[in-house]
Amino acid sequence: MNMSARKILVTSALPYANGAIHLGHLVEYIQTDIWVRFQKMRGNECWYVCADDTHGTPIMLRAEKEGITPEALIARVHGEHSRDFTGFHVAFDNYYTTHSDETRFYSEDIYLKLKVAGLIEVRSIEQFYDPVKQMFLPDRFIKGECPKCGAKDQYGDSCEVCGAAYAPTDLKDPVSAVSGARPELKSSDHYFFKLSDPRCQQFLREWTRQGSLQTEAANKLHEWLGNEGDNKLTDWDISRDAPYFGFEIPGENGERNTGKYFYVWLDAPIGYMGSFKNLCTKKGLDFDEYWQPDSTAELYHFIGKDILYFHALFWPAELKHAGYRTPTNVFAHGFLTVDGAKMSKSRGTFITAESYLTQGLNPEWLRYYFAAKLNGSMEDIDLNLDDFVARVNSDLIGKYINIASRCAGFIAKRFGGKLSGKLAGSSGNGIIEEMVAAATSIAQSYEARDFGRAVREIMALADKANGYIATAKPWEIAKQAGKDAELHQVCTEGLAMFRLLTLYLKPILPKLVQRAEEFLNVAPLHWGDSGFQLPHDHLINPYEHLMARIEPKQIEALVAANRESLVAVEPSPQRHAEHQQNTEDKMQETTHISIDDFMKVDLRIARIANAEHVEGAEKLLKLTLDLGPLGTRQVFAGIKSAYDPATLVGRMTVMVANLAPRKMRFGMSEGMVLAASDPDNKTAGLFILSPDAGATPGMQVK
RNA sequence: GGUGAUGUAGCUCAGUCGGUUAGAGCAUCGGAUUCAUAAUCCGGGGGUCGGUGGUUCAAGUCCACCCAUCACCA
Repeated sequence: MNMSARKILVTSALPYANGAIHLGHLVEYIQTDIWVRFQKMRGNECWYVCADDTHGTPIMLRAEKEGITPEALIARVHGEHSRDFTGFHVAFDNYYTTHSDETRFYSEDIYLKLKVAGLIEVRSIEQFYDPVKQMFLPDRFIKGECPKCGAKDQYGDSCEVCGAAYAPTDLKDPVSAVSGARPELKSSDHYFFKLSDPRCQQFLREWTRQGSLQTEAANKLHEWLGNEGDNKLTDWDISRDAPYFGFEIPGENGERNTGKYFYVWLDAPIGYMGSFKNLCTKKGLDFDEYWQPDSTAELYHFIGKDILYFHALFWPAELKHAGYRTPTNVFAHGFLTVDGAKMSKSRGTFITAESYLTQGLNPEWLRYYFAAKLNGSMEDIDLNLDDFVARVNSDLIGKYINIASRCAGFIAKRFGGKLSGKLAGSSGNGIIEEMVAAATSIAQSYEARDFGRAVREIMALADKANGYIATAKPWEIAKQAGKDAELHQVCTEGLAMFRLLTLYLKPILPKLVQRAEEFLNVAPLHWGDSGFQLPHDHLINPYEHLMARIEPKQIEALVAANRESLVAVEPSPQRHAEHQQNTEDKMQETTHISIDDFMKVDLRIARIANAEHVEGAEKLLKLTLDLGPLGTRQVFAGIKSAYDPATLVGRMTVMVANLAPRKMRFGMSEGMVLAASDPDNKTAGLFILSPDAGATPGMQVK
């Protein structure tokens, strides 16, 4: 560790202990891990901590449903999460839990300091209460009819049909999702963190200006903070009533049994401190050096853009007023889409980390692909499955590994595994020098989290290496007598290039690089090694193929596996057998239906009497369907993207006539028009059906 | 609805301060090569830079409006 080494503490957001790690999560952990590995290669003192986020009502209810204690649930999930992260080579220095003494200590500490600072206020609020379950209900656990569009069975915070946001008390006919009982309004004292306090506002304005926040994040914060003089922030409710799985809030004189608990989002970020404190104990590090207000260490939080609010407003404001240092920066990334769309369980693109690994896919393929796509902004990144196969195979196997593969044979066969004695001056047409010089700009890209740029630069260098070998034609030199030295030189230069590319790829591909280091017979590479060359007459090890290509079939199998897992939703080990039994039965039922079932569907020929655009609707057309003797129906059909209404008028088609009418945002829809489409979106478009000539409106289809 | 972002070749993406004929990789086509686990090299084709209007000597880049996609709205 040199004198100028930076001290850096890095975190990734804490995954909730109520679900499996999926590819969307992995964007963040892989991004952070690459950055941390880069910092460590540079010789900086960098610590990477994380933990499971273990508190809250969903954990409590999930455990109850499984018939186990919350502690047992979070212990099991901690094991699953750790396994998945290890499988993807995400190398935390500590992976802890928020349900720990350390996190409890700092939660109470911060809370009490905020209280002393006059930033905690107690207020009575009215909330829905489940009289059967005897607990207050979070918004998500209340269902009812949307107050705006009337859609049934909507959550208490927003409507999935019309997108309206509202309070649970606005719902019509609210029902507790826990017990099914009708919830009652009941008041209770809650504790608020006074974010609206002028001190918080002022501090946050300064904090957002001083750092080098991503521009999108700065825009967002400005949106939330408003202009100077605006007071747009509102206080934050940080308490929940018993029963709750979490830390109890200490009373006036530190007494217990207050019946009030810290809201899970209060202790989650504090879990960063708890995890680091735990690491300090294990490693003998000085916690204060990293967390005191005058700390010269750097603190970075990698997060998804969805939780920017918590990390860029609540968290710095809490830390500041509790007497701790604030984050140096918050790095937000976008969401992952698969083949251009949200991850979908029915399409099989909601891919869990576990399934990826158990299907035998190489985690470094994904690390490389994510790295190639990440650029340090908040933009979403897309995992295009065809592109994934092409890109990884072409870049890693075709370009990078091929360099080692095509040079190693000659070195082994002709020179007993020994490299050439000279590798100085302008080697490889100056390409080696160019590669050495590139260390600076590649490092800048890594530092800025613009891994995509780093990858482009590294692969451009790999192209040059292959071009050099193609020009030098070692296979021709090999056939000429007395040219051994030249052959030796070319292949040695090729491997020297391979070594530099290996070094630059190391943060992204730790496992592959470890094997490459063994092949090259060198000590683990550090960034500074880019300035040195392989020793003269260096002996390398026999080449073994470093990475297999992705077979498109593997991707198909992965998607198929995740599509099937839809039915078996996260079974608990205890009831796994029973669960599978049920799902198989269900599958049988859904595979075949009886003729009676089919006859329940009343399909009719309809003439499209009128078709028009719907003001404000993105996908819908409003159709008036003529069913002859059965009268006319108004139907909203999601075919706007494929059909111009003018071309539909007068057409005959097929509709479901006995579908329960549904109130939509734009009016009642009294049926459904049938259309063919490709569920995988491989072919564009929608195709409505047409009967052969002779069919008349109202005829039954069977 | 409000706010913010995104839209560049078939696919995935670069494009700096407004400045030559808009680039790369992959895919495709033609040629070369056979050291390399079909891996490489050279070359060609492929673009209304989402649309319209504006500012400018000059616009992918700046401005306005529109369209599409995504996110956030505690």
